[in-house]
Amino acid sequence: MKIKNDDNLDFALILANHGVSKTKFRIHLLNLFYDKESLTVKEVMNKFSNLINKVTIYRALVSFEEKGLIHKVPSSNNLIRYSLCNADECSASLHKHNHGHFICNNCNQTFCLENYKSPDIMPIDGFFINSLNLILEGYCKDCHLH
Amino acid sequence: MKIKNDDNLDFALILANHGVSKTKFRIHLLNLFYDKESLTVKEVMNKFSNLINKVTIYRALVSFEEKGLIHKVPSSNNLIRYSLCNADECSASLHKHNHGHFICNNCNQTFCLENYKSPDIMPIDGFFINSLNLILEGYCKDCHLH
DNA sequence: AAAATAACGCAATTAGGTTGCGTTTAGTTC
DNA sequence: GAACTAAACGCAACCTAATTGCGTTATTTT
Ligand SMILES: [Mn+2]
Ligand SMILES: [Mn+2]
Ligand SMILES: [Zn+2]
Ligand SMILES: [Zn+2]
Repeated sequence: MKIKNDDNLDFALILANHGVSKTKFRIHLLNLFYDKESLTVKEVMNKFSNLINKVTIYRALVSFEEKGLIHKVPSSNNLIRYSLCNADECSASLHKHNHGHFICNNCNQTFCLENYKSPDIMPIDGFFINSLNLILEGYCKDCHLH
Repeated sequence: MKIKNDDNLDFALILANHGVSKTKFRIHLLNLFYDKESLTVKEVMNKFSNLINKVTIYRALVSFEEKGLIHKVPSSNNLIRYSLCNADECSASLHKHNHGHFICNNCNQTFCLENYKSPDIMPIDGFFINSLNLILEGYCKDCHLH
């Protein structure tokens, strides 16, 4: 279940609580993550009509990640993709969602699959687990036919 | 359970059965996939001591993928990574493993996690599912302590 | 064996991501 | 609220994985 931004959230406060500078851009960027299941740099650029420098976007995303606001989502499409951390299941160093995600091979959109349940994290000796992701890929409704 | 190449497999025959040209390089490349859980282009290049042109490797991997011999493994490290298709669970258009895979964020090695079970594939209406992957990321035994 | 088809290697190109540095903005101290 | 410090920003240049074009070589088909 994703928190939507129409819950009247104070994004500046959330940034402050995570030790992230609350610039206009970063407040707006955090807002975007509450609207979209996941975002790539390209998608963020488009949302800002290419007015924000890509380097600024890259650095903001790294900063958000370091401060535990977002995490990477693995994919086969060779693009860095980020998703909002889930307060229930993500900690600063261990990220997971209890459900799977579907990534479209054509339009790159992501969809939550609430009825695909992720297994619980079990320690593996010697290994340090950072994240668990259940990833389905294919074609979404829009891209299904051609 | 992974088939090992010491089972005396005829790689040329496997290629032929999948409609892939059996060049010396491609026979050797297929052999590699029976040894290693997954491979990137860089890893393949190293295995061949950089004697094979990278374009040749890229095209061979695409060809193997199109013919249903290998499939991509999603990851967060922005590298195209391929793994041998599993005769039991992979078809030409639908790829999965019954177990999870661990990818090291440092050395990029992949490990099978036999006791992490993937959920079964359930159709989602409107969506065309190509693959299901359970991906764990973090640091492996070698890279755990910096 | 000859013809047709596909793989190969090289060079050039594309595209996602990164780095350095001077400037601007935000956070802090007085 | 002005002065100071630290971080974010934008630009240009750079890095590297991946792709494309094309002439050559190897494989497959007849
Ligand atoms: Mn997270
Ligand atoms: Mn497969
Ligand atoms: Zn789509
Ligand atoms: Zn490692």
